[in-house]
Amino acid sequence: MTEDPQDEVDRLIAAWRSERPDLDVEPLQVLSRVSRLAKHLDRARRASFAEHNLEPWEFDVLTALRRAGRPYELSPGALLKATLVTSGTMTNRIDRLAQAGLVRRRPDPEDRRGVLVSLTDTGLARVDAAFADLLRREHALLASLGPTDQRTLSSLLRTLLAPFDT
Amino acid sequence: MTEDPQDEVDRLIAAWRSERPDLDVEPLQVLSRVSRLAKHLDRARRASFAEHNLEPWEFDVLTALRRAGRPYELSPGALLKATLVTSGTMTNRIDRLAQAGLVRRRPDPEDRRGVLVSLTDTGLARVDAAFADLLRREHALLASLGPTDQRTLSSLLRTLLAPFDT
DNA sequence: GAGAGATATCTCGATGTCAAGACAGTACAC
DNA sequence: GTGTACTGTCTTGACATCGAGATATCTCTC
Repeated sequence: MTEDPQDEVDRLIAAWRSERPDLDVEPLQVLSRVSRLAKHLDRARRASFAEHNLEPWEFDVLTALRRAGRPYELSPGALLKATLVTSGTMTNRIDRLAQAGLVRRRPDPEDRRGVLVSLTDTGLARVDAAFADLLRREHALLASLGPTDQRTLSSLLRTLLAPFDT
Repeated sequence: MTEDPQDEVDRLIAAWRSERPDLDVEPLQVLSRVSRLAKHLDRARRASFAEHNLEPWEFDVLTALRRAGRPYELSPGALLKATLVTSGTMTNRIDRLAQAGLVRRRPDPEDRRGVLVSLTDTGLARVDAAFADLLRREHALLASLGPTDQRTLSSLLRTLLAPFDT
């Protein structure tokens, strides 16, 4: 029942078992690791982006535009959905990206409430370089897992993610 | 090679494959799901804590103290390590938790630079209730996975986490 | 036991985010 | 077509965080 702790989460769980033996803390085995891993990934990404003079939030917006394909143009509303931030945040982000010369804003000709945001040539070059670099680093992070393990892992994660995708 | 997209991440990857066929985007299968799942978990936790009138950052600090066991007392420095925030942030958090009556500060009798932070009775009751509730909800989130799958998942995550634990 | 460097905590200014609401424009039912 | 509800974007104010630096105390070496 009680295994030797092998990582921080094992120690965390052991502490809870000792303090709250009445509770079933098994869910932490998975969920606490997911959260901690995400935190570490955020830091690693921040370091990677910094080499291209990009903040994580800038990368987020630029990749959403990049993935859209030519002409690399989306409405702020579409960017909201892609990045899961609020509209106030997105207005602010677009302002600063435009000021940095990475995106451009123009009125939507089809809807006078609307705006369209597109990548500039500079923005396109920056996001392409940063993304290639990021993938290289993330590939290295996964090196400890074989292809089969990676497939198993992504499949299990997909199952957990499903109820949220609505 | 190209499977039908089953979730948001599959669609994301399909978009990248179409735009950047020159890149190996396989790492996203795992790492993008980890990040997205963590984001959803954060939201779910926020909702759970709200029922106990706690913010996520409050829960973070209170659980660190709770796990320490009687007398539920740690230094700000120890809390830093447990929560991975900066010292300025921790000072601010302790200030507000003390004002809310959930923790108490006292000078460290052994080190005059130091301070010791401990749970009040109110703080202890609040964190215990919130934690039990959180576990109940997280248990439900994992219901779609059998015990074997959960063990597989946590073991794979532990492998990925290992290089970060230093 | 004096001095140099390390450690513990706090202060302060800048920043990115959110929530709520303002406002202009659109869509739809009647 | 008119009114009502909805949508898309932006504004504002509050807030939690970080990073850099200030201050006090401790530790270790000589």
